[in-house]
Amino acid sequence: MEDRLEALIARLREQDCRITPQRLALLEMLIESDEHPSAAELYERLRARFPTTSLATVYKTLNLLKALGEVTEISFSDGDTHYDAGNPTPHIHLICTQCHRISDVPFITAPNLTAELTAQTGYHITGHRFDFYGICPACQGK
Amino acid sequence: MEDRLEALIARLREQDCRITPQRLALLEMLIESDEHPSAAELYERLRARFPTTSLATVYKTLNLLKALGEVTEISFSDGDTHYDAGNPTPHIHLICTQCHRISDVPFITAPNLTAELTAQTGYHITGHRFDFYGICPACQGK
DNA sequence: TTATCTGCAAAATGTTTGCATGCAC
DNA sequence: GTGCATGCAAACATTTTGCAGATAA
Repeated sequence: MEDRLEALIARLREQDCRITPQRLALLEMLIESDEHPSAAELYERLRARFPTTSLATVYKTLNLLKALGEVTEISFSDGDTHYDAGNPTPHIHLICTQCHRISDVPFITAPNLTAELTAQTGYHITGHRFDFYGICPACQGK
Repeated sequence: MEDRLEALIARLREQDCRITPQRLALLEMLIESDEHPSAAELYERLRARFPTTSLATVYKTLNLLKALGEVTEISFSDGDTHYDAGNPTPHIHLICTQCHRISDVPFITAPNLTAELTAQTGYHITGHRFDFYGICPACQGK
């Protein structure tokens, strides 16, 4: 976790990007939160520490990280774009269609679909995304 | 294919929804096209037959179908929302990150991840979505 | 005939851009 | 000191809403 932060900082420096307090806070929030926050949520939290910060700054940093491949967008059927802190271990998203919570689940069966797909379609496959939709335990009671 | 159209029409009627010429055309376009069009693309094509139609009508119909669970949104990292005509056979999306084409691939290995996930997380799983990203054969030469 | 759908225009929402000032390096 | 980042406001793009007239049932 600490390592991930260090790695991100190094990655930014290597691109001649500056580590401002706002960016550092955003990086920490992205890494620590396992809830895949949206830009608006990140902005809300960031504003607790930097009352004058703006949504534009959040978007600019997110776009920067996206361009570096360090963050992934999860555009999610019901509204805003959420961000996945580039959790480097492969995982599945489990999305509650009621409370909109997104959880990560480590891969249970590592499918070697990739090789099969390449053989079958000729695509050069660079990434993938597995999402499951359902009702989380907490929402099932309601 | 014909059956699917019949089924959709029946479904709409059952909800006291009217089958207008515009809707019928939209349904046909959704079912026939395997390219997962966006609202704007659907509007463009619809306008060829109904020059005075509006984007609002397209959105209203898509939202109706979405609410009925007959159409799925694929919000796709680079721009608009695309629509999947609720192709009833399970399939994988293969998305070219260069030309943005989305292809359907039938499930090769039907993973029974669902049961495993339910056992492990307590979620009541209702759906899923597998997307692979890569470069399609046509774009690899460029 | 009646409730729904259409299509226009306006509004709401989410994201991006331009630019002057401020700050990391 | 230099150049990138911030933060404001304005611009943009996409989607939604309201409503009067049209139309499927």
